[in-house]
Amino acid sequence: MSNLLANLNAEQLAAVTLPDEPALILAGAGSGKTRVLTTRIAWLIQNGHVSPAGVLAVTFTNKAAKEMQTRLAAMLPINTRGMWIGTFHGLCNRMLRAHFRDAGLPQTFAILDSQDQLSALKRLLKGLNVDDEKYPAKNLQYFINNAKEQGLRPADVEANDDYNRRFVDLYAAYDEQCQREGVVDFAELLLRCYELLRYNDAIRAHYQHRFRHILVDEFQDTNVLQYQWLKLLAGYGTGRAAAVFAVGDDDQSIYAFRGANVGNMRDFEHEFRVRQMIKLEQNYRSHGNILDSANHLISHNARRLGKNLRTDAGHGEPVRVFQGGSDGQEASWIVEEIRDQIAQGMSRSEIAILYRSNAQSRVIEHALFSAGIAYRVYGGLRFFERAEVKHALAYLQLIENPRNDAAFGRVVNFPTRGIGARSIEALQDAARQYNCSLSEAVAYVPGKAGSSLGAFIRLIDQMRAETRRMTLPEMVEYVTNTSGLIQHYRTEKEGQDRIENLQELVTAAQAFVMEEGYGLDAPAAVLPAGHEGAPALAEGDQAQQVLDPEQLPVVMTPLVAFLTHASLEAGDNQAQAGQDAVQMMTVHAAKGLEFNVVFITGLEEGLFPHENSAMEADGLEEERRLMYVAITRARERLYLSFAQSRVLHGQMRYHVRSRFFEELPESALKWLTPPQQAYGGMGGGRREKSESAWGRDWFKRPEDVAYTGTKPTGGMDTGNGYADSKRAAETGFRVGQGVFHNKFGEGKITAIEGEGANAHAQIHFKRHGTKKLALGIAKLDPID
DNA sequence: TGAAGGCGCTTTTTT
DNA sequence: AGCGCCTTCA
Repeated sequence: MSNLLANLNAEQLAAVTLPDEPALILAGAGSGKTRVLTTRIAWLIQNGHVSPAGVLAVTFTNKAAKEMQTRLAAMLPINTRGMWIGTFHGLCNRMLRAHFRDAGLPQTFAILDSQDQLSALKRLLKGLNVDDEKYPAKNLQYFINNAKEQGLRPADVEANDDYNRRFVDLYAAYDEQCQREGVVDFAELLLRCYELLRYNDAIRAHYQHRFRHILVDEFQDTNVLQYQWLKLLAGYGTGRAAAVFAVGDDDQSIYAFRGANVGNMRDFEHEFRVRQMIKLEQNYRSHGNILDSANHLISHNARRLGKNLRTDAGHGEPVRVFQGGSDGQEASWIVEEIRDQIAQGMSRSEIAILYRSNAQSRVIEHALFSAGIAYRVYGGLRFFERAEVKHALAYLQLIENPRNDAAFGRVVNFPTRGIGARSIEALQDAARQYNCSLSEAVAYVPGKAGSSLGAFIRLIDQMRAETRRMTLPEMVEYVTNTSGLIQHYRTEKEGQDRIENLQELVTAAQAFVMEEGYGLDAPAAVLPAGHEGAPALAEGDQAQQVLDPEQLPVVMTPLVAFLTHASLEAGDNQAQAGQDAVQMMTVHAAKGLEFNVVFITGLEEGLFPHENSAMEADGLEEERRLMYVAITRARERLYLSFAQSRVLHGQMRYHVRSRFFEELPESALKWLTPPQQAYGGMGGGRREKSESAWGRDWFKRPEDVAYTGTKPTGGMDTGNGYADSKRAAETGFRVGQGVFHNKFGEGKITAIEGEGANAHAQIHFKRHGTKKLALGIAKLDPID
């Protein structure tokens, strides 16, 4: 810890030691961004610029937050636990817990994850008898979250037609429902916290006074509300603003679809009068050819803040490019290359296969599986999202707060206890009529339904009574048993895994109470008295609390803290951790990771760049950034591949290779297969027999024919890898061909799907964008 | 109550 | 094709 600054390069050093003023750090991929962030915090503290309590550092993922905390702890002999280092949602949660009254929330509010939010909306729509064809819960969810991320309450949303007005009304009704039930969704965490700061002068003043240094990671991914929140917290415009240290990379902004606003970087630079933007351009990850490719590609984007990565490593190996006749061939080739790599001593976990969309993984998985190569697919359900775990948590939530209708609805009849749809309906009617929670409404339901429901209420009450003195792990175990969940899964054929997950939940509870410092003896439902800064929360003057930063962090009961943790941190998606396996994931999921060997697959027009991106403003640029992220994951060896045909959603599709190939430096590439076929010309192919797949005679492998050949009914006997030339013979059109349409003018066929009378072409028209037209119907003339 | 079959959707995803 | 969700039927 003696010399924090040792081994920093000049750019990093400049960033770390900037004066206490707003700063924007443009941190390229692999440029030591996290190191700069953490060293900056350590340096500020060590040199007395700020105390640990005066720092707020915010990131997007729990993983990144944890990483920051760990690294900081390694640099300074301080307790990082109490520091305000966390995710936007985590920090907002913390503030709302501390000021629950001022925020208008119950002390132990529960947090809805996206799934929970969707179910809550479905429940709402059903209750209001809304036509869910016309107003799908999914759309409403999107509408609401979008509004909240813009900082808009129902009253603030402009609706210019009846349809949108209805959405606004439903948004209002949803907020009321949440309020009644004491629950808060993810977007609400941020918006509530923003409003808390905005409308409560004392609290705002307190935090503005307290946080003198605010550090933001992945700034390019912040949304409108997050930026507003930061401005408020930093005291922007007050004349004594905190020093905001924003670190980001506009070239790696790939989350516009979920509200990220790269424009925040520009806005920040201007609004905070950033005096100098520091660029971290020295890359410590990739070899030269890989970096050249990345630089070359991204230079095709307009409106960049501007950055060029450089490396001291040599050119290294060329970037290898492979064209397959089909997705199956592409997969077989990947398997062969991976075999070679493994044979040469490469560890499987250092090999990553990236793709644009999850649907692409299946073919590759099949190939790896048949070849007996261990692999791991990222994505999918994570621990706390699993149904059985959510069920157990719902029981815990009901014990904590019987008014939580979402939890009630989830487990009132699971395991089944004779409470059918009719009973639930009667209960919901009663709840509406008396304007109360489902639990409270049970008293108003007569007859047999009423008595079964009453038994359920008694079950929950009994659980609450009997767990009163239990520790959290004991309570979790008790609940999984007494609820009948374990019993239920014993009789289910796939139940064993689920039982194991429930047992794992007990283990998770044990780990949680230890890590959070409650200890194994702490009663789950009791506020830990004497625990750092505890009791003032339950009663007492909020203002006083505000003035005493030592009373934070907020203390929750172990139970509430655990439930919060489960919502805010969904946990890993069940990794068979430890096993040396090839890593498979989407490009999005790969952001922030690095591997020795990277395959970027499915580089085809329509897939990557994805066809839907053509519909969105700046869609193509975002796809290019995605490609940039993908390329910069590789340290030593990078493979790019595409296939002429692939089965997608059960349909054979034909694609030309991605335009991104045209944006890479020829000098860095090595084509393992002739590069020109997709555009009709055959020239220019530089075969590399020695290592290329070309020499392996792919097209005669029986298992590949199934992939390559079009359906027999189509009468096409491909399987020779030249599917689209065959198509040309049949339909008169081929991918890559220029066409003229009476209405849309000149265009080029970018994909053909379906066959015979059903054949459709995706055509990119110069003046009208991409259209999908039926070849049998549209009046198309071929042009050169 | 639970199994079976039909329907529709299918880019990317953290909290 | 493959999955989740919903309805239907025994």
